[in-house]
Amino acid sequence: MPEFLFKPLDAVVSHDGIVILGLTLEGKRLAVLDKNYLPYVLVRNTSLADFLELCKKEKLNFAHEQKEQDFSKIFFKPIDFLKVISICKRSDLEVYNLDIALRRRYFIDGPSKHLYIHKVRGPTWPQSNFKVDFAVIAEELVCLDQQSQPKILAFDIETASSKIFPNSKKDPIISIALYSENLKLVLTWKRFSKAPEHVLFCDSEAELISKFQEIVNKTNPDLLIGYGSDNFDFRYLLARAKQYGFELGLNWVEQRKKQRKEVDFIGLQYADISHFVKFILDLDVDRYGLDYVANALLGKKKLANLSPEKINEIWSVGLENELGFLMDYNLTDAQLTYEIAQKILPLLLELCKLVKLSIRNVLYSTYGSLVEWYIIANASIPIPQKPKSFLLAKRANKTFQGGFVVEPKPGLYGNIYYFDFRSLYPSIIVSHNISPEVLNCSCCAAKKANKIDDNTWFCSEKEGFLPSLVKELIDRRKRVKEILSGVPKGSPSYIELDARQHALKYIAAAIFGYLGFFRSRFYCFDCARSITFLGRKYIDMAIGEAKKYGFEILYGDTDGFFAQGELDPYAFLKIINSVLPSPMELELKAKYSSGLFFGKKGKEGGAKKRYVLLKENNELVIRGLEAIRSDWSPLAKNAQKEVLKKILIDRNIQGAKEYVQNLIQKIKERKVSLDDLAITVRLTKKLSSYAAKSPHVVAAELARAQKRPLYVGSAIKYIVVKSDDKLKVKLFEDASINDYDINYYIKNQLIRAVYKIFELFNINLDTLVGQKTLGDYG
DNA sequence: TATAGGCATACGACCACAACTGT
DNA sequence: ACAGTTGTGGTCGTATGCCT
Repeated sequence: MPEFLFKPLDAVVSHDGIVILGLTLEGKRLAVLDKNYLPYVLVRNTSLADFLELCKKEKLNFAHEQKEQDFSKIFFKPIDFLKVISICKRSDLEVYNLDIALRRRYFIDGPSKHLYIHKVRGPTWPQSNFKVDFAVIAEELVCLDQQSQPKILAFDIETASSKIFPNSKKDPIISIALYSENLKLVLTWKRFSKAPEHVLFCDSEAELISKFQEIVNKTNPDLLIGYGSDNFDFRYLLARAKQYGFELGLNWVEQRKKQRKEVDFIGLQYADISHFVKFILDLDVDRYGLDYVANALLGKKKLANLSPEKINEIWSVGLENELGFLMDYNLTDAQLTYEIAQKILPLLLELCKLVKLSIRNVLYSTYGSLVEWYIIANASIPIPQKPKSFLLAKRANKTFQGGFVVEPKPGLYGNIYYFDFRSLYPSIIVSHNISPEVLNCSCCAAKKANKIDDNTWFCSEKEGFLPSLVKELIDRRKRVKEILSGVPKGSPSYIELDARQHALKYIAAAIFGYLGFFRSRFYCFDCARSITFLGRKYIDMAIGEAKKYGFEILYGDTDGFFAQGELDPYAFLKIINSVLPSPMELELKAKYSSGLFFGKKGKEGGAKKRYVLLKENNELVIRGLEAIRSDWSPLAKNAQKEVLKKILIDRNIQGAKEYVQNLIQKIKERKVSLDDLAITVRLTKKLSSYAAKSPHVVAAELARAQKRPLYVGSAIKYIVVKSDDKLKVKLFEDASINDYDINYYIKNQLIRAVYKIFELFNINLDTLVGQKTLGDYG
């Protein structure tokens, strides 16, 4: 009887049961039929009769039934489960554990786990539906306690372009680069001499596309990736293949029933890694292009910045050294994609294990869905259905009060302590037992020991599922960090453990937001409201105690505050921590030698969420100011940083003033670079749904007129140009140094970024620009 | 196919009103 | 004298990206 060691990649529903699609350790494709797995739903006993009636009417047979307290657990064959989902979704019956795709669910309550090696034994399965090397019917299926590192294949394409941007109806694919640990290859179809050794020539574009398909199918990677490939590379590949009358044969089945909008294959695991980079990683980049992200994550750059026009020129002119360069350029992009994937892989794998989703699924997740799947995979509670539209409408307009922010008094301060609560909201969830199913419990109605207000309390007898999950996240993270402290930095196990503690932290921190998220399965308005209420209570208490102790409070926001005073911070912490409920804890996070807080523009009072601190090692910490906002010109941002440095570190106010003076002169003489003047703003919705035509929308319209690709999330880069009245813009690519509006860049960028700083020292910048009052900059 | 709310800031949209223009 | 346009100054709403 055949026996295989394999890693599962995917699961699909067949008539006879769930089929796991996976790869043997030798990289051969394997289909495993699991006849034993039966998915179930939980039906509340009050709904049971109606549910069974519905099943009867639809001729649905369930396999068996188990009683579980208030619920009945009813098992179905996988092939029938799809029908169960569709009929239940239309009814208002209380059915739980229902709308969870079997493809995902099998890896949560089934016998298989992603990333782990499995052993299967059983007779050969004579079937013809799957394009696999082996197929077995599982008699014995075990998940071994052994992981394997996924093999990743990255790809990238280059195209010609007749206009400013390639058109998949006309412009051919020039080349396709493939990059993995064992494969570095560029396919192209125009022969030239002295080609780099990794170039493989094809006879035509059609052959190029088939060759790509052939290599992917022969290589059998655990994961095929691209960067931005959903929006471009794959869309283009599919369109070009269609032009030649064939479809890319990457599925492990003959034909997919319905072609979804996103690129998704059966068997082959494919993902565009740019989603994960955007939504999960907290990167400090102005734009999410490959070059920006590679620079931030790897400290590496693309080989060059070739415009579509330039690529087109190289391809049509066809000089051998230029074509060779183009091939290298293509390969570098695939390589960067591969290396970014390797860089994020440790975190990715840890998240996969925590939420029990495939790598592909995690790569397309947001924080909301990670939390959702973490709860589904780890809490043994009935899983509610996704909220229906009437519920969404009801939730959408409801908001609750958030964190508390202390208004600062503008000025320069020295010797500053920063105290904050460690994981404030998660620790509140645990210490106050915040969980939907124990909200306003009948058992505590009389005593209301854990009371938020007259109508809101949480059970003080029985622990809720949420606190238990969060407690486990906090405890596990604590243990991981303890082990981590004894592991050499940079070693493989350090990287793995560090990724694990980050994954645990991210999930714990996102749980609060998910409770108040209107599309959440576990939405609980009173839970979210109670958490922020308690948060305000505790920060208020901590600030009060700090004042009583003798500190002066400079500023505070949500879970921490800045305090000034020649006092022992640790003695203070001891006092306050002795009265906080476990696991809540106030910590001394940092000490700063000085700090600046600013006034509001055109209004009385201090500006919240905007300040600058100087660490004891002379490093500047800037929060909220223009210098760290991506929608300001580098000119203004750099000037602001420079002025802050001169004032806080060099203590040279006069020097700062002269610096601004010189810069004004340079702007007037057009001796600044165009890059420094570019303003970058993102589109947050479709161009047509904007009510106001702000400058970046006008710029985006210019880009659209040139047929440049625009998406929700695209960063628009523009320059403000001379105009008599209204603000006028040009796309960065179309502007030259003589276009820019000198007045705008002096008054609306440079001066606006720095005058608040000088104002703190009673310095008027009027003389520098020859204006009468500062009011002119308002 | 948004984890939450709080906040500063910029600039367009809009409105009231004065001044101006052409018939 | 009158209707319609243009300019001005203020308020309000829209939009972005930051903070915790």
